[in-house]
Amino acid sequence: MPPEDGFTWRKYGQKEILGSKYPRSYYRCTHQKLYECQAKKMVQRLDHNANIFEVTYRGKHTCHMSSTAPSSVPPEHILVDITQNTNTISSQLSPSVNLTLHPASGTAATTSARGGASTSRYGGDYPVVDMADAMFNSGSSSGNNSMEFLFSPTEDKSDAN
DNA sequence: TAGATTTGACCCCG
DNA sequence: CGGGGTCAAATCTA
Repeated sequence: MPPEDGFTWRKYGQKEILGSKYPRSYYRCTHQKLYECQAKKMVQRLDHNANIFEVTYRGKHTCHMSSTAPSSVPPEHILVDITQNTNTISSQLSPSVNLTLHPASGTAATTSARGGASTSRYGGDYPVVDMADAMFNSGSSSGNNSMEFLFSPTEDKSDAN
């Protein structure tokens, strides 16, 4: 079970993903379930590192809304290393995601009645609060960032062709 | 009892 | 058609 991020989430689904040995869990804001706060959270355990949780925040929070100016897109991709006592949060901002931002042009129009409310996949602004601060005890005390072993692609940088 | 969680079925997108 | 994501009904716990 991944650490708390400062908000309440209600698990609404769990499916096994191909390519991963562990199922993915889907969470939604415990509040405004089907009203406005369509903030969602996706937790997937790495297959080669069961001690790390890949937390992906989707949508936008419409409940609390603190500071944090919607200037830049906050880290929605987070890696939580539960190997240590302190949670190592590594903001893995995927460049692809940044470009995948769908323009929430006013009339987002719902594509289907099932999809629910409007709003495309990703919103324009991210009124997210300092989740890192909301974390349990953000590994700030000890600078143990041994996340070097995180994401170790099978690419051997020995020689280059 | 109510809210949350679980598991499966259904639906949508690629 | 398949994978991925969501919802809904049943069940459990507080």
